[in-house]
Amino acid sequence: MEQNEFIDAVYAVVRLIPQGRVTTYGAIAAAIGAKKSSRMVGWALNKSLQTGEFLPAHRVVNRNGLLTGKNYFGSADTMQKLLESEGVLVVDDKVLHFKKHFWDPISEL
DNA sequence: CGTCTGACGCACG
DNA sequence: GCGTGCGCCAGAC
Repeated sequence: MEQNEFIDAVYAVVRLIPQGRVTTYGAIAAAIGAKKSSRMVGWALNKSLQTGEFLPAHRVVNRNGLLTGKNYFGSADTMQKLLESEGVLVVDDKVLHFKKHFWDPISEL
């Protein structure tokens, strides 16, 4: 099933995100050869919640460093707490010094 | 089967 | 910097 391969690819990349670093949906999409399907990355992560798969999904934000998916975690502040516990400060649902914490799967792999 | 929506991102004005 | 439109594609209705 190709759909499963897409999901596997997303999981693989997300699992490689170092602690204290963040990346974006678009970067992941580009890394797995689906640059235009960044939306599907979010869809895949959402799928991971259902399947009980653990992924550091809190390290994945949109291109602005905005925690767009925070509402999908247990509480509205869970994502932010996880990030801050790793040294990534978040204010107003945005990652501070985003560019500095950004981890590009293409460049780093 | 037609439409709308959405953890996105880019181009345009 | 901001609003709008479009491409992408799976899922809900």
